[in-house]
Amino acid sequence: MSDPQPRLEPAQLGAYFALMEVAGLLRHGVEQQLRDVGDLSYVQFQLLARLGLDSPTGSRRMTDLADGVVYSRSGLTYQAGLLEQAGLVERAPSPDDERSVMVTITDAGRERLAHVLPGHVEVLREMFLKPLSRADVDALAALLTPVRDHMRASPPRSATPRRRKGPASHT
Amino acid sequence: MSDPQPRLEPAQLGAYFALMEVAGLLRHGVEQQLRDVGDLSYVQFQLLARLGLDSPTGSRRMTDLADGVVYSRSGLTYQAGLLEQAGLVERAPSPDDERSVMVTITDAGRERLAHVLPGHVEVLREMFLKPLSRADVDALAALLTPVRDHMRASPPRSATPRRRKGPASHT
DNA sequence: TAGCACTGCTTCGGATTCGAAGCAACTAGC
DNA sequence: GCTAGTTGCTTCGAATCCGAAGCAGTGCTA
Repeated sequence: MSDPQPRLEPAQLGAYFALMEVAGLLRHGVEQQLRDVGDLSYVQFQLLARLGLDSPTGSRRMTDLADGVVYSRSGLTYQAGLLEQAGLVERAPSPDDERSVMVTITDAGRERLAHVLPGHVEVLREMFLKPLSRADVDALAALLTPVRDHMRASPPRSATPRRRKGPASHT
Repeated sequence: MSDPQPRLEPAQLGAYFALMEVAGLLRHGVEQQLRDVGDLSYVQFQLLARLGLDSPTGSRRMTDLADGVVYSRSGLTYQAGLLEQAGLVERAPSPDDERSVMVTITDAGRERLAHVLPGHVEVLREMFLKPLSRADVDALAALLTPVRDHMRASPPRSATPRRRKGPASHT
């Protein structure tokens, strides 16, 4: 109707494809290194990193973690369970909200994190940062950060609008 | 030994995290749209797009597809099987190399692709391109393309160095 | 206080993913 | 032509992931 031209500029497509491919390959490479050195999946590493590096107390609510990492809530429960089994984090109900669960990184978790971090950074440098100058990296961060913020704002992915109790309108 | 400082600049970390999060969220959003409108997964869409838009003949070898898309070979076999079941692609042994399999998009595949493409572009615009000016997009593409090329070159992800027949050196 | 909607997390079933192993075809050396 | 090594794809089992449904705690209203 109003958009008879769904076509994209070549540069737009190029940016899109390059972005997705770079992220995919990078994730793949990082995942392999993490698996080899620290027996961690990429998600597990991200969770540990968020707890150990990003949070002053080393604790976070599950939902906040799910927002930071991209994955679904159930996936987060699964991975947090694995991390807890491995003794790298602990889970305890929040004192404020009894239903919230606070995840806290343990000493063993911090050790594991410190153990894999150098290699992680190494892979990052080798795969991702090598072809970029310092100015390039700055520019990249400056370009992507607003996009991330925009995405975070519009669809509240972790707050999936719960289906109403009332009968659906069809089917 | 030679790298006592595995630390990264904040901008480097920022670029890394922003990249991964943007890619993850974008993929998530796109996936949802594709599922709703065209009953396609993101991988399936990528495969169709590569066949229908990127290849003049509409055909590709499996390995070439695996390289373009990031996934593993076995995953590709699985998805190609699904696409074939749905009648969107056809598989046939290559006349040149009997072991190669040429995947060809069917008319139904092209239709499906055309059906989901406008919405796909719409999501792209809304989530990804909206906060970026035309110059930004150009810059982004210019920054990411060399990185992609670099990644493609260094670790031949699809050509996993096959384990030698000879007994391994340890364990 | 009772009732009701909402939020936070987990459980469950099914789909997707990967790596390793296996099979078939090609290539090189003899 | 024959044997060994390599490459292309598939099969297999296990791990991971997601969405829907379920359970429990919280807050609001009367």
